Amino acid sequence: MAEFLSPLVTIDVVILTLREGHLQVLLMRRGAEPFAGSWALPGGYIHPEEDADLDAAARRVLHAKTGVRTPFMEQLQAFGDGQRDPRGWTATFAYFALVASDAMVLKEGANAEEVAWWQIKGKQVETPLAFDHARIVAAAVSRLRSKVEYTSLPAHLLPPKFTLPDLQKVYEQILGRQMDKSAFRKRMAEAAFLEPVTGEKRPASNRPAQLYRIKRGRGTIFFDRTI
Amino acid sequence: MAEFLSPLVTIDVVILTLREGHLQVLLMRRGAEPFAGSWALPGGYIHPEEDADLDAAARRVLHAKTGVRTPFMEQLQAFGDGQRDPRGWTATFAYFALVASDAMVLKEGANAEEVAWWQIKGKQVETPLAFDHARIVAAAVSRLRSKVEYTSLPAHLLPPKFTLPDLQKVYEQILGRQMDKSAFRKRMAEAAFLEPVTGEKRPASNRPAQLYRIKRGRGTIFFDRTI
DNA sequence: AAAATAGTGTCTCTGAGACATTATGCG
DNA sequence: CGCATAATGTCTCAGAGACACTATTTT
Repeated sequence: MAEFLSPLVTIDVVILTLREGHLQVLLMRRGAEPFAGSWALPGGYIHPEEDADLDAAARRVLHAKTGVRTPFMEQLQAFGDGQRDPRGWTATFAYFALVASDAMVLKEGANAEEVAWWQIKGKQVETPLAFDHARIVAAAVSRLRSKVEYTSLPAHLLPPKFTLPDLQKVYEQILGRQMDKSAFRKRMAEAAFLEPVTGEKRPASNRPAQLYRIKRGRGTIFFDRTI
Repeated sequence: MAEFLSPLVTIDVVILTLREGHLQVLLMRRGAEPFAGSWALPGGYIHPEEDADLDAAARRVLHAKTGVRTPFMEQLQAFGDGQRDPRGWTATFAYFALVASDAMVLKEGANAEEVAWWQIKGKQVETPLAFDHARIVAAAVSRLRSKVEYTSLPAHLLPPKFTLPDLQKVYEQILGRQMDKSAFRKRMAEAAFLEPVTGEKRPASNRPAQLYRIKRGRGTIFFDRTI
């Protein structure tokens, strides 16, 4: 078999959060060519010495940009072709992360010129993105919307402790429709991925809601039925 | 940012079929080091001149090994780390294909020493595989089993024209449980991804079943509920 | 007509969704 | 006590599954 030059490969991470009731994605302004000055997904090269595997490389990128270490992250999809980068045939391992927006207030303020949250409108952001990053963002949003229907994934958009009404609002915001409280709570109860944080309640001028957290060791839960 | 050597990347395809009532995977015996003599997934390098994108590269690999051009294929997952290949940090774009076993009788006979179907037991094959290919096969089988529960995917394991009883048998074989005929047919009808091939019936010594084919332009259909 | 399998109809009972009611905190 | 929201209970109706029945071909 003939030898072929291996294409240049990178890691890119679509970091999504919910801020002010809207889905937002973390973007960085590029300093170097190609696409200098354009907004792009945080990403970089694999560091073979440092990164045990692809997931570790993505975690390193996430931590470098957000300071967050253990949010929800999974491989989204690989994208590779001869057009996405003017330098030639390249490929990227795209990852998909969900973070609680208040978990990273500091980082954002520190470098506001270069890193920013952009609101998702539909499946896009209202600025042209470098490379094929618009397509990658769209794929991530599709994945989120689809998985929200039948998984516990939105819990990762909230801080470690949250109430069931909080969680329901997240589902409603992402799906864009109201849900029945009773049915929602039944579904969460039978999915059994939450545990009450006893003794702690959220202060309010009305009946306070029970706080919950995700049970340790629980990955994303798949519901039997759509939510 | 420092420059890093891009890791070596390859394409590997998990080609699954149903033969003699068992799920089987196409493997090749490696001629070259590393792992010379071991069984491995069909795969290869990206050919930047030839392959428009990753999917095209995977399709080229599939066609080269099976002679089949348009089966079901989708990206499975990327795998990359410093251990899977003794030569160093490498990554592979793993694809996942389903073919009708009778669509490729010729190819198999032509080179029986080097290419063979191996039966899947559990999620494995009963021989050690090169690289981390055992893990990739397991991931493909998991994906198939999970998607079978709520998609039209098993239809791609059958020849272009097939009957509903045929299709039900495929679901039953993969899931390992019997299904109710009436419920199954209702589900297929409402999913609306099949169309009858009028005038053609399968000969038998009893009432012949209606032949169907997958409607053109239909990708994989996701059912509202699990099957 | 018998055999064998394809294909459809019916009945029941679960469980999801809509809605109502009760609970619990604060002022 | 009134208000606001949390949390739970109740009722109804659709639909999934179990099973029975009818249809269509060959021998």
